[in-house]
Amino acid sequence: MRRPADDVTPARFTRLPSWLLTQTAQHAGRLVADGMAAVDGRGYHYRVLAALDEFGPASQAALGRRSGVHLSDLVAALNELADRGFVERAPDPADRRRNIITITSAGHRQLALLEGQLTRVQDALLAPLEPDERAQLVGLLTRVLDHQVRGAGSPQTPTVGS
Amino acid sequence: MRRPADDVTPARFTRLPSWLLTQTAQHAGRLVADGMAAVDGRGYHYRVLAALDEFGPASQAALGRRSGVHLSDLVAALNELADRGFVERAPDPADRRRNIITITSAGHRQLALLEGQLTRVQDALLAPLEPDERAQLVGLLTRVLDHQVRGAGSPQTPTVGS
DNA sequence: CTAATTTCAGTCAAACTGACATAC
DNA sequence: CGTATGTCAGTTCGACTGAAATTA
Repeated sequence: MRRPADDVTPARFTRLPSWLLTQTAQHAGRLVADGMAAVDGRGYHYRVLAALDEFGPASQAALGRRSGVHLSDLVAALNELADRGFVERAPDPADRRRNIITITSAGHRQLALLEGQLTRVQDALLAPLEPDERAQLVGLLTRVLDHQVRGAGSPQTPTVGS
Repeated sequence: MRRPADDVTPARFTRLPSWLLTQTAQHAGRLVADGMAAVDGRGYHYRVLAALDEFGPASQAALGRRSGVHLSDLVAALNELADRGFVERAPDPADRRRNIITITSAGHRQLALLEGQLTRVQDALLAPLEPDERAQLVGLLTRVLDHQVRGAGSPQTPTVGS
């Protein structure tokens, strides 16, 4: 009793850009998570360490904005990174509300490891595409994302009550 | 005290295909969820109803395989859909373990609504792209996804013939 | 007073795991 | 017996919300 192959995917899905996007992103996410885990890391470790490396020491608030990691989650992420000696938390003498986060040299080494894993993952992910096609994909995604970010900012906060 | 713009995104991220993918997918997911919610629906409602419409009545197991919805979640999804009169659950006389799920006419109407919302969402999502570029994006994503699914699929493609 | 920073507790959606009873 | 089915409880992961305490 097998009518269709039964593990087929309805054609309606596979033509929906939103579906293709979320599916490929899911695979990508798994690959990234696996790659990071292989060097005892997580995706947001890379984001935090890279932001520190690129912009220098920062308060948690600034770091959250730059790395795209939510402040609430950043607290936990920094705990993990500090436990492993990859970052250091020091109070800001100029503003006692703030912690100043600094990447250590061990953190730089770990960042290099994570970055290496990431390039490997990109290659596995885009294996079926030629170099120029990969550039095309990046270009298209960039334009879509830019448009979303600009357009969908927070134009009006509807104000409901409060 | 603001050194860089502080809401900048490190260039390292924006050039990573995996990052671009997950970011755009996140926006896409939000748009889809909002569009579905506007007609009192959810993303998986569409997936289930579409699979039923495309392949006809099915057991929950088959439906889960076809719609990509996990069996555990499918139970809850079908409860919601049945509560709203969009599907009907009837015991299979030939195999008493099974329920046969059928889409109702109200379900067809809801499916049309969801589909309409979905096309609108695709358009909002891909607004910055020309028609041929949208086709390009779909083509590239399809190839990436196909490769992932074939290659990284569960090593066993079940056999489970019957 | 308002505003920013850090922290914690909790929500939410989606994908997934494990166990179980029933029926094949 | 082993396997498929439907169900339920619970976990994980990411992004997010809300509130509290501290300090500007």
